Formats: sequence, C-alpha cells, structure tokens
Amino acid sequence: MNVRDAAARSGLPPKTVRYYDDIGLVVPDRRGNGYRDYDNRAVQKLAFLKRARQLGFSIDDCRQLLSLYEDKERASADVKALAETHLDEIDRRLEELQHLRDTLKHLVHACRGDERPDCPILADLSGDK
Amino acid sequence: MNVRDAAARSGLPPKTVRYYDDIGLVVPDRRGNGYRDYDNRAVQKLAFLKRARQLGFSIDDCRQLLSLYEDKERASADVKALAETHLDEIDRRLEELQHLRDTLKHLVHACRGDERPDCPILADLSGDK
DNA sequence: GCTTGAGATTACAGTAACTAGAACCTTTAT
DNA sequence: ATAAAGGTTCTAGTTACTGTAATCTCAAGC
Repeated sequence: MNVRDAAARSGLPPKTVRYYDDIGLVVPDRRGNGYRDYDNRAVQKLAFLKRARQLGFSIDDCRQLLSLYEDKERASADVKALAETHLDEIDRRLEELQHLRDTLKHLVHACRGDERPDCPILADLSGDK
Repeated sequence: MNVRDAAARSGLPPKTVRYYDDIGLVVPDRRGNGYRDYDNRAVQKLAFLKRARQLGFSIDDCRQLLSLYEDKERASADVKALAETHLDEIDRRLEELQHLRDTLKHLVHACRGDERPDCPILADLSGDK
C-alpha cells in the first residue's frame, strides 16, 4: 500500500512515515515506479512506533525496542530495563516541572495584575531577593 | 567586562551569552579590538534571562519579558497574562506526563523481566488489546 | 623583542524529530 | 489529451543551544 494509506492506518503523518524510512526505522519495499510499498507488517511497526513515541521513548529507544520486538528470542528483562530507565527519567522531569509550576503559580498569585508597574514576577526574575 | 566574566556572573555558559548577542537578546558594546564589553546592566539582563529560561519561558517569551522589564511604564497585567498563559501550558504538560508515567509504571510492573520472551510492554506497544 | 599560552573572535556543523515547501514524476479520471 | 491528485527527492527551517576549527589579541616570561 502507498505511503498515505500506511500513514492513515498507523496514525502517523505521511511526512513522518517517509522520515522513518529515511532514517532506516521502517524501510518499505519499492514498486517499479519508485513508490513506497507498505505491507501489514510495516504498518504494524509504524503503529508500534507511534505508541512508543507517545510514551516518550526517543527514536534511539525506539530503534532498540523495535529490534527487541522483532527478535523472537529477546528477553523481557531487556525491555523492562529500558522501560525502567525511561520511567526514572520521567519521574525526574515530573518533579522539575512540578517545582517550576509551584514557583510560577506563587508568582502569578503575588502579582496584582493591574495597571501599575509594580510586578513581583519581574522582581523575582531580576534576582531581587 | 569580557564575555567570560559576564558569563560567570550571570551563571550562563559563555557560548550561550554569545548566542544571546547573536540573536539580539543582550547586545553588548564592543571594544577597539572587537571584544564584547558587558556592563552591569547587561549582566543583570543575562541573569534575568537565566531565571526566566529556568522557569521554562521560551526565548520569544523572554524577549517580551525583557522589554516589559526594561519598560518603566509597563503594566503588571501584561506580565501576569504572559505568566498565566505559561502556567496553563505547564499544567497541560504536567498532566500528560503524569498520564504517561502511570501507563509506563503499570506496564513495568506487569512485566516479569525474566528470560522468557513474553513481555506485556511490547504487547501493549504493538497495540495488542 | 619574541614566544608561548590563555582567552577572544567568527563561522560552520551537529543535535532531536520532525515539518514546510519547491520542483518534478506518475497515476487516474474526465 | 489534460488536469487533478498523489507520489518522489531535496533543501531549508524549527528550538536553543553546543562543539569544533581557524584565526586573532593580549599579558607574561626569557
């Protein structure tokens, strides 16, 4: 099937599907006219990638996951290790983001937001203690 | 003062300070030999940028904040609006990230992680319901 | 006065993961 | 026959820097 259909079925934009071909993630067959030709297996892989990317795995992670996915002999321990590393990373980002939000929320609440130029947000940003 | 000192005092890497000059965020004077020459005002602005970037404001946001910061007549309402928009954005990202973490955590727990190839993480990623 | 090393300059390339656009080719429908 | 739709490749743009290289300037030691 053509790239547009493969894209539609996998839920990815066609541009992205071509990109995944370019970087060697999912390389389809080519027809006589040079058109990409995706089979169901390839579409499955694309859908797999979509889910993995949504879960925040990097393209490099995806490359590993994909080879584990393809490898019938893979140990689930390998996959679990990859996911756990990723989970730690997410927890770290989550904490940072929460801290950031608290700080900003505090500042927004402290700011009157009227016409006068006095503004605790700018005061804080300027390093004023 | 030279770029290295300005960088040290603002807490930014010298590369970043030069970059902020390139994109016109903080443009220092130049000496006869072409060296950048930062005064205290410029260092203040750099420190301001460091804080704002840490709080997750984009460079474009920073450009606005900087002009509000410079503008003695600015209304604190403008700043507050910018910060509030940003806060909403952070809340959105926070929710996404939490959802993502829950999903992944669930998967990691469901995965035995032994030598057998059965792996719920891959099963989930493949769209298997 | 000369050399050496530190620190300054610029410009180019690379990062992550695409997205947009242009120029051109193939297929399908009228 | 032709026009629209959809395919191809290539280049450049995005964000916010970072790394590297070639070159230049400055201060210190011999």
